[in-house]
Amino acid sequence: MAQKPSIPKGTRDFSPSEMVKRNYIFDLIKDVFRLYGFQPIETPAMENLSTLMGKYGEEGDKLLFKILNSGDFISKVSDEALAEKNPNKLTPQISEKGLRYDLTVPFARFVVQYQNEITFPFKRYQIQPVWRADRPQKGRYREFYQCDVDVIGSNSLLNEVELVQIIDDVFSRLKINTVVKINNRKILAGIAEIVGENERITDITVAIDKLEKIGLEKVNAELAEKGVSDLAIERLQPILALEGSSVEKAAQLEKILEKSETGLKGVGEIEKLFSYLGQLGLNTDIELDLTLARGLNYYTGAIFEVKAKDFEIGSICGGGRYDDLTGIFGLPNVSGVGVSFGAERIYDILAQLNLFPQKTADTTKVLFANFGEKEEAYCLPVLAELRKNGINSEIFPDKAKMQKQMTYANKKEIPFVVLAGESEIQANSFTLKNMETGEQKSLSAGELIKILSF
RNA sequence: GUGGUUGUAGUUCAGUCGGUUAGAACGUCGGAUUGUGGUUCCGAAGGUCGUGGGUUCGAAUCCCAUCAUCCACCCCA
Repeated sequence: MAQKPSIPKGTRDFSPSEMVKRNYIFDLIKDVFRLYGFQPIETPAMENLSTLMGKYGEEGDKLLFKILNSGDFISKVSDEALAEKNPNKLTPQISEKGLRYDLTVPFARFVVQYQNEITFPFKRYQIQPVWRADRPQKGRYREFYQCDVDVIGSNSLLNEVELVQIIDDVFSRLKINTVVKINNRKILAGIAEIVGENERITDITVAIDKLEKIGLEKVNAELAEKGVSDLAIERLQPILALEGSSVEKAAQLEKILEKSETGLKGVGEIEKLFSYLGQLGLNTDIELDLTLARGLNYYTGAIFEVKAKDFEIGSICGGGRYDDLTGIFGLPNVSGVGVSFGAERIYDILAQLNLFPQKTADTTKVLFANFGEKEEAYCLPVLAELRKNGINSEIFPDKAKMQKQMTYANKKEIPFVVLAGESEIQANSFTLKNMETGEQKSLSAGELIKILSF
């Protein structure tokens, strides 16, 4: 036998039955996005490396898939660069394109590029695959889809409110119990300021992000290891120990952060957001979580993360406000906010919890059995008529044994089979068989179409 | 990038102490049944035991390397 074919690490094929389920998720999410006035865009799978590099931190740059230049790319490389074997120097000479790492940065590029054609605020959604050269593991792939919604060109907190409503709407429809965790980068910045470690905001947030997972002691150890002073760690303790409802936490923070202008601004934003959301009667729980940091370093305001309550899989949706993402591309002072739904993890949850709907409109409703040439000709006009009426139908393409044709219908879960052979042609009729009950009826072409239209 | 796990038929897995011709179930195909399926019965096809090297009279089995895989960490959806 020839060598067994395979696909690259961390990628997957999707079978017809998987696609039906995936489309259920995508369609549902799109429906909600449109409901709030968002419009679709698409961008290319590959971007110029200059667009991508440096936007996701050092770690992110390493995880970018880079595309080799075409043609005789190696002869153009200088001998020193080759001899040095330094990837940072060599890579720019042999690769100038990369696969997109997320949808937000390409979106920022899009906005800057078409700024004169776009009407702001610009509300767009985008559902496309992204690629990361990460080691795959559970719930983690090298190619996966993101479903992004962003609104750019508006500072209003109303956008944050709407995004939480969208999250609530999507997961209510999917029947997944979730909790939306909300924090604000300005609060985190304020904390770093109060504690006296302004410079170390990233180290501090990354460390406290792990609080729930590794515990207070290890977080403190990691902070010390990163070079945060003992005094700062000590000052941090009361903040990490904050308890109570989201509103109560915010009130306490107001006091703690009273000397930090940024921090107070963040608290103010949080209070307003929670007050609006409180009036909306959401199905989803929302809570202020000070340990929520989120890795991507372009966030500047609110940050969101959604976790499933009944399933351990990490976050299934996340996002936040970024005040200056387009600045790097030459369009400063444009604020945006958005969230991204992780379709693959949502799929895993729905599959495990058996929450996919049983019936879908995607599959074939009726199969015409094939008895031979004369019978084919007899069936074709009716088949065409059924399709005109929007009924998914097909005819078995070969004159095969009944058993094979029936098995085909079973495997594809086709609920009806039409039998039309010699005797039906004589009687100018069709036999409709219900594959679930086994019941058979003799019908005229008109009756057949009428019955199947339901 | 770091640590570990597992690689045997299309799939899930057996395979004893290293022993001669590597098994099962499911799936596939054919037949019982030339116009009636899901159940049943019979039969068949399907293998470089991940790959390369080593030890041995003899390796799916032991050793080394390599590739792949899954899991955890870093990070993240």
